[in-house]
Amino acid sequence: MTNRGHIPEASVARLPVYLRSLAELAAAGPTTISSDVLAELAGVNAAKVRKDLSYLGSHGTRGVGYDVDHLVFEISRALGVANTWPVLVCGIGNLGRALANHTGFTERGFPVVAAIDIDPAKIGTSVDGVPVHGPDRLGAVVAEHDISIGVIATPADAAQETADRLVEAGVASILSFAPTVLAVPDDVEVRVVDLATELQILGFHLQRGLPPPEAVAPPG
Amino acid sequence: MTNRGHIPEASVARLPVYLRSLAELAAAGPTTISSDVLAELAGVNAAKVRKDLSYLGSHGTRGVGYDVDHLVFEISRALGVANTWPVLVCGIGNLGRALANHTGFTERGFPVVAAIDIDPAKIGTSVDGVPVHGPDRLGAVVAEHDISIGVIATPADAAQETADRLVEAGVASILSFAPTVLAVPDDVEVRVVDLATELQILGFHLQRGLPPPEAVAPPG
DNA sequence: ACGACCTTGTGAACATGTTCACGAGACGCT
DNA sequence: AGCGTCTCGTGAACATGTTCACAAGGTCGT
Repeated sequence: MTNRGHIPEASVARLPVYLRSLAELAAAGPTTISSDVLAELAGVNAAKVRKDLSYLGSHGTRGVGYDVDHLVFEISRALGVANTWPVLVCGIGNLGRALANHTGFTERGFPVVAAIDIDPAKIGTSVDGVPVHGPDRLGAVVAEHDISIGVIATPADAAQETADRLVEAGVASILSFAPTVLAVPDDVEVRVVDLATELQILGFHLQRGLPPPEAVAPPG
Repeated sequence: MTNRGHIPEASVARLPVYLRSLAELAAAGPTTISSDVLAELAGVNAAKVRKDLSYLGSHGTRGVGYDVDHLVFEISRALGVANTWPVLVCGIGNLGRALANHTGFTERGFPVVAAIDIDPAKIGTSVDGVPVHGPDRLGAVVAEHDISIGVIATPADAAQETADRLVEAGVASILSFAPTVLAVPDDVEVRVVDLATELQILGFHLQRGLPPPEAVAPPG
């Protein structure tokens, strides 16, 4: 057994993919799965699957493979899927609305329980069942729902201010779609998803002759 | 000078961030910038900035820093920003609409010139000025606009089929928001942005005590 | 012209991540 | 039981990415 309790970032980023693959597989019925097959489903190679799973301390059985149910259990536990993390979406533009509406989040334990916007016309209304509050209520909403994940879907120029408010309210994790670098304290984790940057990376590889390296975003 | 012509993936992923930082800076006026300052703006450390820029063969001047205009020029050229890459959005749900509407893409050389949807009620209409076509016209639209980047914003179960059609039409790069692994030929680059996975990674770090490692998605 | 002071560019150390290759254990058939 | 076959788990080799630390080369004031 290796260094228990520590899972490399790169592996953590793949665990959700394995979990999803196993969930899809469950319908098909097999009770056991080999690293080869799981690798195929997850779009990685078998060695990586085995290494990643070994970090969980999870035991497959040699000559057979991994028990699907047990594996789902182990990965779920590692990821803390049992927990439910309520999410606050800041900025109800097109993207914010898309996020509020997205049912997949709730299914995976990340219900969007409230939203924030500065537009007086939106404050007090509901978007797909998600109540929209004014920025002044951010702290109260976070406290009320015990929110630890904030999503920033505001324009870039409002992103830092929004992040500041989230941090002040005690939010520990931020997922930002704003094309800006956010300054936050060290104990707050920020993940940035910048669509224009993604396109520019594609553009870079297009411009050169292909082929690009094997690349699937986003690593950790 | 190092191995010309090859830029590490990790660096490529940061170049757009530098470019954006420099663009914001341009308004403020300084004609020169040090790796320290740029590092601050881009949210990375100075050594990384210098290494990254050294791959461009770009020459700053010691004791002074980099000429802002020249740097913008060099990075732009490396990224191929001069080119315009028309984008086709597949799936006009909430997310697709948000993408079609997003003005930032056009500004950065990635105009959304057309969209595809299966809903007969949408086909033939325009969404924020972007014409919506039926799936049968995908090939024709790609040819007509000489599209090499396709964005998949369909439900997960339609993603693979959409990808197949894009590939068949000759699209070389795909940005997918569908939570699925896509099978494509080796010469097609796929980048996957999976929002639920991003949240699960945040959830993982929340579940353990913080702090998380310095993490900004998405690496290459 | 000189010296004090900057900041780049880069080799080298280090850290992280990926792949290989194979021993160890488990199953099933004869 | 013994043998062949399968697949995990993992050390070790390799690849990629990050950080350090410092010499080289430039600017500026005097």
